[in-house]
Amino acid sequence: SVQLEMKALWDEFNQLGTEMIVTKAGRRMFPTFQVKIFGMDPMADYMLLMDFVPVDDKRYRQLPGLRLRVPSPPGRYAFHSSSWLVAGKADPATPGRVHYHPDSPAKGAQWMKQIVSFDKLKLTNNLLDDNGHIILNSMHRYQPRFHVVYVDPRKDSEKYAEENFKTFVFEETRFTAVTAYQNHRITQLKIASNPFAKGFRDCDPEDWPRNHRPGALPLMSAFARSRNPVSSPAHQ
Amino acid sequence: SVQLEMKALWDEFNQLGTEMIVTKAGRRMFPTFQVKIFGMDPMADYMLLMDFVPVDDKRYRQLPGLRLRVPSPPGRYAFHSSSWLVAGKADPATPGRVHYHPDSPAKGAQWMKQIVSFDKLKLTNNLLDDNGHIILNSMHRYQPRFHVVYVDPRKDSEKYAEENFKTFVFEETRFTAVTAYQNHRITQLKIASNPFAKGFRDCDPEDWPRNHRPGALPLMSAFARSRNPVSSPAHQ
DNA sequence: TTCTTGTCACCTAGGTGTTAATAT
DNA sequence: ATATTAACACCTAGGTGACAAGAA
Repeated sequence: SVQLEMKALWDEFNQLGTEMIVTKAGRRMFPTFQVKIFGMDPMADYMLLMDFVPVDDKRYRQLPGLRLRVPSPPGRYAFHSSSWLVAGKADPATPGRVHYHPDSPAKGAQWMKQIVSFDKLKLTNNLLDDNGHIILNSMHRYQPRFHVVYVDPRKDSEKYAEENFKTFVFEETRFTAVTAYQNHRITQLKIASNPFAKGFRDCDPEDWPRNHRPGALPLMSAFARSRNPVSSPAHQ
Repeated sequence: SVQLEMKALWDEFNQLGTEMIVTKAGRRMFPTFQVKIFGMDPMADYMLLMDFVPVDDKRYRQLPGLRLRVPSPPGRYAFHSSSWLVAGKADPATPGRVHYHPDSPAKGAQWMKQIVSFDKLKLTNNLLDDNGHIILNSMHRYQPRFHVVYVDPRKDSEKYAEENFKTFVFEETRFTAVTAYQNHRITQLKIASNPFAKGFRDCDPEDWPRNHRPGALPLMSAFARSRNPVSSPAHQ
């Protein structure tokens, strides 16, 4: 079985409608997809991998007209609303790439003794990418999937491919691929929770998350409330 | 068979008497021990590891009296000569630790397809170190060794331990463990060749090594002359 | 108008020798 | 006197969103 790490943070993003930046060079996901794994054979070899499947066959676009223009510090504007409209049918599917965890293959004991982190995984919108990154269509919604493959030592292992394969889906990790953030509250939550975006925080840097009082920052409520975020069981 | 990478640089250091810093927290080696590997079974599993053996049973100390005092930029002094004296018998041996390359175990094909770099290996003088670093005595000389272990799939693999084991020694990688550099020319060569020490260079940063003319900097002659340094065969 | 691209300042994370203070 | 330690400025390497300019 598999538990999603940082579930509270994923939930908070999911509630707003998670967005993930895609760039030509490749961009990491935030939150990072991380799991705890249980019940492997400690001595057996496993491959761990991820892929991304379209949630629907739609293309999205930003709600026109009702856009916000919020100058908070002078020169800073939020141009985007938080609503999505269906813009039509999905663009042609991107190459269905897969990301193997770089430690693969490894023994079950190795995978289980610590959190497995997919922090090397990068998303791109470049259809010609040759860095092995995951290729996605911007303005489309995706569901990350996590797969565990048991490396069957038997000679005719191909015959057992079905039973040596297990897939885990966490619906709270769904997101919309974008080239620039559309929902300003997503931007703010990324800035508040991603250490690499600390330069864009304007609140007291020491105040969060260590000394954060529940309810003080509505954006972070759920995540801040649980200091040891409870993992969630996978769907299926 | 195994080829040492950056052999020309190793030779240059070795000619001056290589020194490696040891610290309580652990310090990387420079140059980094890197090898190219040939002739593995691409489908078989191998473990790669290093250890360090004393070159002799002596303790060294710096030559007293004839010390240099060279003020180059105001306030900068070089207190140390380049000569070593035997100070007596070696201190009690340190725990004989081993460093497994973090990618171990992996297939022969994996190891052979790119340079294998031991850049995660760190040296410490802390006898109580619990970070798994290599523990060495300061002011003692050491010989790095590189070992390849074939992971025998047979049930009684212990019986074949001898033949599944191969050791490679490059004498040009010998060094003296120190807590502070003793030979000022070693310091200068480290500054000139280690990118992380770029802040201490006073020559034109663009001038080396890209546009370096042979013979211009005596310290770097051998390394600078060979842009694609030839690897050296291992002794034994 | 909407979306994408490239550059940038500002971070995290961690590897350098220097230096002054402290052991031994 | 010699050897070790810890704090430090200055790097490498690379992950952020902001922003202005460009493309569709």
